[in-house]
Amino acid sequence: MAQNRTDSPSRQERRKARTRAALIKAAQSVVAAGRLNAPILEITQAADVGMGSFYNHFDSREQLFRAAVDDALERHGNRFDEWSACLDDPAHAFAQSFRLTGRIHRREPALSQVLFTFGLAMAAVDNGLARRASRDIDRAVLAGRFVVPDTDLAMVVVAGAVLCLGRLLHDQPERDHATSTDHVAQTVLRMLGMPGEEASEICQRPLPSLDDPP
Amino acid sequence: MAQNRTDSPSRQERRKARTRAALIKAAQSVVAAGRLNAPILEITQAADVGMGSFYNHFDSREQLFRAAVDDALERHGNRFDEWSACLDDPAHAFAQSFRLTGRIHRREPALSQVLFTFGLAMAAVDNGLARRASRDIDRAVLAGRFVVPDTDLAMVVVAGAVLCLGRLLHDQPERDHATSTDHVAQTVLRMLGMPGEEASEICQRPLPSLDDPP
DNA sequence: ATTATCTATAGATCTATAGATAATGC
DNA sequence: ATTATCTATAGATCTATAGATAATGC
Repeated sequence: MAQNRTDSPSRQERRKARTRAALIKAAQSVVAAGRLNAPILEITQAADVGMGSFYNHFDSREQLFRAAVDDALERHGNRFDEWSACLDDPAHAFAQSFRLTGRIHRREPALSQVLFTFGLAMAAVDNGLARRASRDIDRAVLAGRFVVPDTDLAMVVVAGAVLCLGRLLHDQPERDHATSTDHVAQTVLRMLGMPGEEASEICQRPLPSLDDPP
Repeated sequence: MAQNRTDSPSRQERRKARTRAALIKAAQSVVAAGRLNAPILEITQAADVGMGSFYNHFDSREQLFRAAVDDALERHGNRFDEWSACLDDPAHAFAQSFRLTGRIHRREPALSQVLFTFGLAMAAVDNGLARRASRDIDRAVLAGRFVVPDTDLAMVVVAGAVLCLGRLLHDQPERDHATSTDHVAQTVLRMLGMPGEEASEICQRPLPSLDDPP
């Protein structure tokens, strides 16, 4: 009857969290495979979890998928933040995250697939990736690096470019993804009010390796 | 046994075409309503067509949906073409179509919904709308109005902007859609290499009314 | 004693087709 | 005679839950 007196989660809570995480991870694979109609049983089997457990955590497949996509975006937004933590210039941080996102389309096709399966949900500013991009833009405006009259409208083009670039790289596997991404990044920076030469230079700076833990 | 000797479709062919068109129209409503899992029976009932007829025309719901989306995009691409038929400047034609697309998100929510339900499929250049946009860009480059090193990469940003703008207008119904659309259009024109002042001017020109048949 | 998980399944739902009917062609 | 459509349904599939089992808390 008495509650756990410590703040740390109990063994039972940890077990519950593990089941939930397994479901989310399995759902990410399923979404990445484009199997949006996969039976719940298939997902729970992939998660190595009993069918009944699903309903302990989610009411519907749709709800699970949303949680799975949010988790993926949050996780990767976080990764970008760590990579740019040491950068003073918010414009540089923005450009670096944009360029890394383009490279991830090739490097991690599963995440890429999740992105554009639920693509336009991402265009809303209430997900981990778009929220961080908005934040970087606002910071760069404050620092006098960008000139943007309306952040939401700028995000329209930024998010659109991220999504459609992913689509293009997917459709044209022979295309050089680094060059293409940097080209689009440069275009986007100019659109955000940065002079062309500076945009070009900032998109040629070395990037952290995707292999290194940030 | 003998084939119909005239080129005009026979009564039978016309009947078949009517059934197909009814299915496509019903599918567009269903897609617009976001009911991507709607049972086939529901679609055939909306089309006022027997369940069995569905299989005379399509193998699966997915196939019907694709045909429905293609039809919607082709139909509207065509509408834009007629509107800009009398314009000499391809840059003006491009800008006008872009601005009208933004207005259509408000004016015809069903089409808008179709667009971003199948949004990223649209980013591929093999649909009626994107194909026309590419064509206009190429023409404007030839006419010396745009400066675009890579049409496909430019289309990445254009298509992304169209989609995500639709999303934004949907999420923020209080936002003025004409002003927002024209602002994004201007940004896109600058990105396509047009000087800022000219881009601004071209986005202030009067538009044909959506009510007039083009 | 309580909570989370598991297994097994009733009942709902849907797809795809068989066979009947109606329209067209000649 | 041929082709398209319709109605009705067998069989496949899936969801959501009931009831049993296992793990944790005290």
